[in-house]
Amino acid sequence: MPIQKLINHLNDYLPLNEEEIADLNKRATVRKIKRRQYLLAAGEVCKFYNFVVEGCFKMYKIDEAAKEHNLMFAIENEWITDIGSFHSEQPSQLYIEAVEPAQIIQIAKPDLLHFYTNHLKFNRTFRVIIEDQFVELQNRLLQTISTTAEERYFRFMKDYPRLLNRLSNTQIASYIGITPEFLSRIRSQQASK
Amino acid sequence: MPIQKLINHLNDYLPLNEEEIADLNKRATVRKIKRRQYLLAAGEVCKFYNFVVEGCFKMYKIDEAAKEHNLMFAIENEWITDIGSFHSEQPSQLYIEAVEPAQIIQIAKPDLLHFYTNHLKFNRTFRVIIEDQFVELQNRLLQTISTTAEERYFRFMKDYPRLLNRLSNTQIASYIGITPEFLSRIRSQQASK
DNA sequence: CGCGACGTTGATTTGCCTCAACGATTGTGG
DNA sequence: CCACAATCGTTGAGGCAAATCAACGTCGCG
Repeated sequence: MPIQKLINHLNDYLPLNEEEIADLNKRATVRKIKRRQYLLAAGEVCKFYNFVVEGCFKMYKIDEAAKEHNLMFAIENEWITDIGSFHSEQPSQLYIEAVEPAQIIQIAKPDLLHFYTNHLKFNRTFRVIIEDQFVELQNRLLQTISTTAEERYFRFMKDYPRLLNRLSNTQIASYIGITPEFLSRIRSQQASK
Repeated sequence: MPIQKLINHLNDYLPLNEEEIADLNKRATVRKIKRRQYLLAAGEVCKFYNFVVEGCFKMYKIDEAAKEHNLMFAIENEWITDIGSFHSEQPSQLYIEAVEPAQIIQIAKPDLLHFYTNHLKFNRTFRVIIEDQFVELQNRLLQTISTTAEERYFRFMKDYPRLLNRLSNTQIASYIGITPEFLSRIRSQQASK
């Protein structure tokens, strides 16, 4: 049962009671997503918090030169949402796209607000979840402004081994902020050692 | 009264009641900080949430080549803390330093946990505060991996005009991820138009 | 007043990008 | 299930944005 994965995930932070679980069952929607299907496209308002039950997603921007810039990936038991657009209700500049066939659970904004207001516990859980994401993002920014492409690639392999075989090199290159060609050069040069 | 600035700040999110205000008075510490004084140095564990009442701070890393990389600035009514070190209680790799003489309010970890546990409202307020910071950071990362130095400088001037006259160009250069020399070139070239 | 940080400018170097071409994979529609 | 198209990874040549190193004038602070 997919929703059980979400309940387990939330229980890891603060155990839910009967009522909260019942409410979650009522207000969370399970969806199947095909490879290359979008959860969000630039220009739309992001209306859901998305919890990945199975599969892999990327969130990215497309710039004026039609280049893709990956902001994050999300796999099983992770959340992926354009929080800025979700809260401001302004059009997003981002895409969220399935890299693999996937299953997700969506919580719409009115429902999430319901949880925040009526079950204060959710504030604490989601505060902790976003704090962790914040720290990760901060480390990544630090890395991006202070290290070379080669080092960022090594760190990516070290920090996210579980992603390596699920993503193309092009997607990884976009995530660490370089071109696929240059990543290829880093790899071939590294292999020759 | 400095603590009133903190109360006003929190009231902007969710109004506090008498008891919460009393608790805050008991558990928040006001400190005066000199220019160039540290709130945190690399190697230490970050033990406080710091709220800026007056003045300006920077948080940065120093790399192996002894170069400074600015992660963020904080001025009046903003928070500055190494959240990663604060929560993990592991040594930080960051410095937090006063750019101007300042006054701050510190909340130690046991006290913050007290608020989170006994006044659930605080979870909601701090969730929102960090969500906003998260969005800002995400936009900055996106910019960093997708635009030129010149554009980042323009955006910095546009987004943070209130910081421009309070920071040296060297500090701004470090924030947008370029050398002071190159920022100087951008500026002189721009002036010649 | 003197020292150290800051901003500027020049010359040179380099990390990474661009464009182009080609073979190898992948996935998809008939 | 195969064939063809589309995407992906690799390599080469050339170019550019930004870094490095060095020198020098200026300013603000102690």
